[in-house]
Amino acid sequence: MSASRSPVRQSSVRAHNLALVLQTVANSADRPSRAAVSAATGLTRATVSALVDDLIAGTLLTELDPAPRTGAGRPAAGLALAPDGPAGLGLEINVDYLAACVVDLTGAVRHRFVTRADQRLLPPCDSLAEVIRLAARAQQAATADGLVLAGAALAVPGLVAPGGLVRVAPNLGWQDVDAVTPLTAATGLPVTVDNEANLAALGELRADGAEPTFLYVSGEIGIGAGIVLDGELYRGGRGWSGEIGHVTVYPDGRPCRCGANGCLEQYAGQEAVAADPDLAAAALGIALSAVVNLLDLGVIVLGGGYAPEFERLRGGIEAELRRRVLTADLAPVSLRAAALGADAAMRGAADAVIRGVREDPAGWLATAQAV
Amino acid sequence: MSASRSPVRQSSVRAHNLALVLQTVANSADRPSRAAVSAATGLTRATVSALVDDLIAGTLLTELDPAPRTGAGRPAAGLALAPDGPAGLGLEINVDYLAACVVDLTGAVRHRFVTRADQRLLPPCDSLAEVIRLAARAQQAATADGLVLAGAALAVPGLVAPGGLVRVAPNLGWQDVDAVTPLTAATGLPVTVDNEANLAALGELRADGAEPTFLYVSGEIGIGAGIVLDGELYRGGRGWSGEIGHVTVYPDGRPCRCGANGCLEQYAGQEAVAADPDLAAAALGIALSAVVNLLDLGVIVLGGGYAPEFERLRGGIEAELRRRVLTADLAPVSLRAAALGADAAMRGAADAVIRGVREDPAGWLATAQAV
DNA sequence: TCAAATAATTCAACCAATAAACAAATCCCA
DNA sequence: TGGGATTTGTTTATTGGTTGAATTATTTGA
Repeated sequence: MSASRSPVRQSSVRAHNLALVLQTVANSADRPSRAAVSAATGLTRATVSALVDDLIAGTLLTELDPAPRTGAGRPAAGLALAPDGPAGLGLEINVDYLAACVVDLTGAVRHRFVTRADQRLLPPCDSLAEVIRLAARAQQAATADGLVLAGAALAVPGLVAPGGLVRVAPNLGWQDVDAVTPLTAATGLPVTVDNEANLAALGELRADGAEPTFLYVSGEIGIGAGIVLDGELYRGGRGWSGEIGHVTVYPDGRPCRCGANGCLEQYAGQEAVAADPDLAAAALGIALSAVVNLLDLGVIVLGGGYAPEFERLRGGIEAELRRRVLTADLAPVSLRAAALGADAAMRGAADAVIRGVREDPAGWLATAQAV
Repeated sequence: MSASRSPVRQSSVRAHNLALVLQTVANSADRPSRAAVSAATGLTRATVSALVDDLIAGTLLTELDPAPRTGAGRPAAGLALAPDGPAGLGLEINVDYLAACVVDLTGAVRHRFVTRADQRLLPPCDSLAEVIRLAARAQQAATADGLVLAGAALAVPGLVAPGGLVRVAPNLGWQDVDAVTPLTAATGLPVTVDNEANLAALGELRADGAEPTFLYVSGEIGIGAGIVLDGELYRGGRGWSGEIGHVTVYPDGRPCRCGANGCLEQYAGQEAVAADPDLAAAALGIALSAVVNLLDLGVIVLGGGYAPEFERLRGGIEAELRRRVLTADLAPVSLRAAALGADAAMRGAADAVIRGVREDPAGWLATAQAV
């Protein structure tokens, strides 16, 4: 079942190994030689050489000066991700700002545009028109740098259906908004739309020293979560996972706008945190304990509005985790503030595009050659 | 990242395609011909023929009379899983019984042995000795049928570490018990140990008409859950997922033996269900709403002690789900009783062994040939 | 009885990885 | 200063596995 339901031919072998080599270079701290990649992957030096040639021809890798020498022998040629390779366009529509950025293959933010403006009173088409303007500026800046964009991704604070339709974005006042069509038309790029917390979690995954399995919690007006399992975003059966804001904390507690009582959002939303940080921490601790009991996650990252309040919340959350997580004494749960700030979702969106290229370089090489 | 971190050679292609062909035959309602498998998988008829030859030689597939004819042309040879192929030995140690069963490659239960006896007062080695006796009887019965056992799996109601060590099984009174070593020594088979709810979920996955993504909840003295995502058991970062029994339902509620207050177990454990089914249903509904909000699972299966009480619990659970699941009106959550009864965990254990063979037939062929 | 149709096998060609030999470039030591 | 040791990277023949086309096998229907 786990095995993909499709046949494998020789070309799939090459596709897989291209990805393997690219990822190995990407995850290396230094600039590995072909021989080092060969040792790390288990592929022959000859094979690695052939694969690297393809990747260099497709501007996914570049050769650099060798890493500092060690002993005898012919000096190595250092490999690294190409800064002039395919880049990603990250977009975000949020309650009080719009943003766009260009991130290159190495993960460096090359351009960044932000417009602060309350989107709650605007119709969706106005917000979209403005984000399209930002996207156009970003595209110009990218082409001025000689960068080719591989695609665009848009982060939205709401429930997004698999096709990219925004079903509900309560804090924007959106309902069943199709953002994919206008953005594709305007940018000429393949466009995906995703939940803000999901993309922020992906952004966090790429930050330095990030663990492969963690829960990212974003505390804004609403509360969202991105579940990352083994380096992979878990989207749920229908793409609507991570709605931690409506996990019940106090069954007969405060009424929530969703119709239920005692949702986390009522005790740990932005207003609630400002009003009573201790109450917020306790409520968060109860909800997060449920997550850890269910999913056995060892790391929880607090982002969005929680990041600046992290030190004030930490103690209260950890107390509840110690009390309520069954395996707390077998395996500790660590809590940390998000490494990326407010840009997390936008960065994550751009990273998602880059990720696509990194995970399927063969596909990119094919499309790049076709043009 | 998702891409496995290992190189792919041509032999991996064959391994993958062998698995693909085997799974395709296994999942077919009828008895597909080589040509039908070719059409279903996208592999060439020539390739499928070669692969099928290998699978037949390894007694994983057999040729049968063709399925009912349709039109003109040479009649097909029907393919099916071999009933005399490798079988799995499923074992279970539970609070008030021990069990063993032999399941063949087709999923049929060939033999079944159960001993009713309270294990709570016995030291672990006594329970293990008795389950080893059952295992020996099952092995004899299997060899009498001409079956070769591919391995054994043991279901235990407790937390199991990745290596197979039972860290804690509160209702058995076990702590840090190594069941793998004595079982391997006694049976001469590769042995795995796993949580009872996890294995029961796997058993349920194999039942007719099962969905690929669901939550299995087992209500015994404790409450465990198995999370199945896309046909795959989710074990969590450290193998301890699914501890739904200690999800907080009423933060200041009844004290639990784990030290926390208001755990689900105190409101929906076996005793609580008997005492007040409505309270149990409400508590279950609250906890399950949290699961659905977090993981977006569309199907919940109630097993163990919940199965016979299903109709009495259903209404109360569904009411809470409707109220507390954010996406309840976008996508319904369906609730059903487990298809397998008390045998679920034992069957799931045997299935887990079979599953290993089905997912990696190349590995099995290699070991079978070596012998 | 022969043509059409469908199933399965055979065989040459191709593609990708491997293993081993070879070429290139540096260090180290006499 | 020069030769061996050492490591990197490339070249070449070989192997394994799938493909595609042709071939053989077996039935239905005109």
